[in-house]
Amino acid sequence: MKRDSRKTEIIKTATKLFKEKGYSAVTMRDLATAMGIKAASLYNHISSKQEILSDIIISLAEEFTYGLEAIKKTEENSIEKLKKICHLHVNITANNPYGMASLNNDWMHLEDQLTYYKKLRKDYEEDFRTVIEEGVKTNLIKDAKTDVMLFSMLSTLRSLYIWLPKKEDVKLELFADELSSILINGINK
Amino acid sequence: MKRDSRKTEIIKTATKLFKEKGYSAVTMRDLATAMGIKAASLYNHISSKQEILSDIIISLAEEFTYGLEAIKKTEENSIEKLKKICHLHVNITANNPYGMASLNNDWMHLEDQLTYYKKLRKDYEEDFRTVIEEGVKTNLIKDAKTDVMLFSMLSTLRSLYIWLPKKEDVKLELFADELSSILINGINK
DNA sequence: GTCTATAACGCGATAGAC
DNA sequence: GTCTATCGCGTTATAGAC
Repeated sequence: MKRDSRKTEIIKTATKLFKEKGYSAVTMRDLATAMGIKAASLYNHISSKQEILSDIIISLAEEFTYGLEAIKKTEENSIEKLKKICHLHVNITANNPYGMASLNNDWMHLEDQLTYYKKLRKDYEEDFRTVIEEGVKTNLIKDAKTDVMLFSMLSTLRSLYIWLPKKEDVKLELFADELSSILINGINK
Repeated sequence: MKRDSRKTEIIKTATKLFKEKGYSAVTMRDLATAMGIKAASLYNHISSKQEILSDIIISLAEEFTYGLEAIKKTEENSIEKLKKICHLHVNITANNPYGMASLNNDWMHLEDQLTYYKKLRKDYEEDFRTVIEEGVKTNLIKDAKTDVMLFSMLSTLRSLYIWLPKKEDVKLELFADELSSILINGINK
């Protein structure tokens, strides 16, 4: 915890810069300047720019995977599971909104970990889809195109990082309830 | 039409590359190689890398502005207007899915046109919000948080570029109907 | 742990030959 | 309209002083 504090600080600063300009547009000099040191000094703590990106993205992607795994195991019905998934996204995003920008926009710049990341994402989407399909089978969810429902929910949840930071005073649990209600019940009166 | 063909071709190729790796990660050498010429030769047709980005983003942003302007003028009720907005997004995205990636992810790399782009986007969001607020007033739309409804719909519509190209056989009008139905009525049975 | 200095290379863009 | 050659600068990364 104490040993890593400098590296953690670098990753934290990088996460913020990556969110503003994207991974490719941020130089090691930008990062060093933001830290108040020289670019060369960064390499005493990290091995490459690429390692920073991996750290940010993989840890977040794994958080989603573990979170969904826990929800899958519960005995709740599909609608309740979907509500819990909304809360999962709201909570993870609120804890790391900058990192979510990299997860969404810079994953293609991963190198060593690209295949692993793609597998995590694919598995996540498949598990999400399974929850929806179960809801259709048990007559809780409309028998509409599963694809379209999955796309609509996931797009909204994945965009939270753009929107949540602007609402700093928002009560997270309350907001997640409102959001899941709109995703599930629509806006129609 | 004939005069511009080479420039158009460059922009088309760049749009595809920008979508895959992002504006900053694409070099003029990458673009030249994809065109089968040398980087220096690009400058006979375009004045800078920046100009390419502006062309892609501003033309799309203006398409959305004009489209929404036309919808605002109709006499339809709010729900019908929202359906038309869904169709607008589906149609523009289907015609230029690669360009939509730049619009969503690379707008911050605009220079001269950044302020203009931000104005277009802000106005668009405000007009969208007004349609929802009218629906609340006329009792067609739930009296929930307008913010959350706007965010949810707009996030989904702005993510279409990721999802639409994977469904090439999709009937666009039919898909837009399904999508707007789910956004408006939810997935709950 | 940070510094200076530097290596080795790639970047956007330009000049001028053909 | 495309080329070669080149400019000035930025890039990741390393070596060695303090």
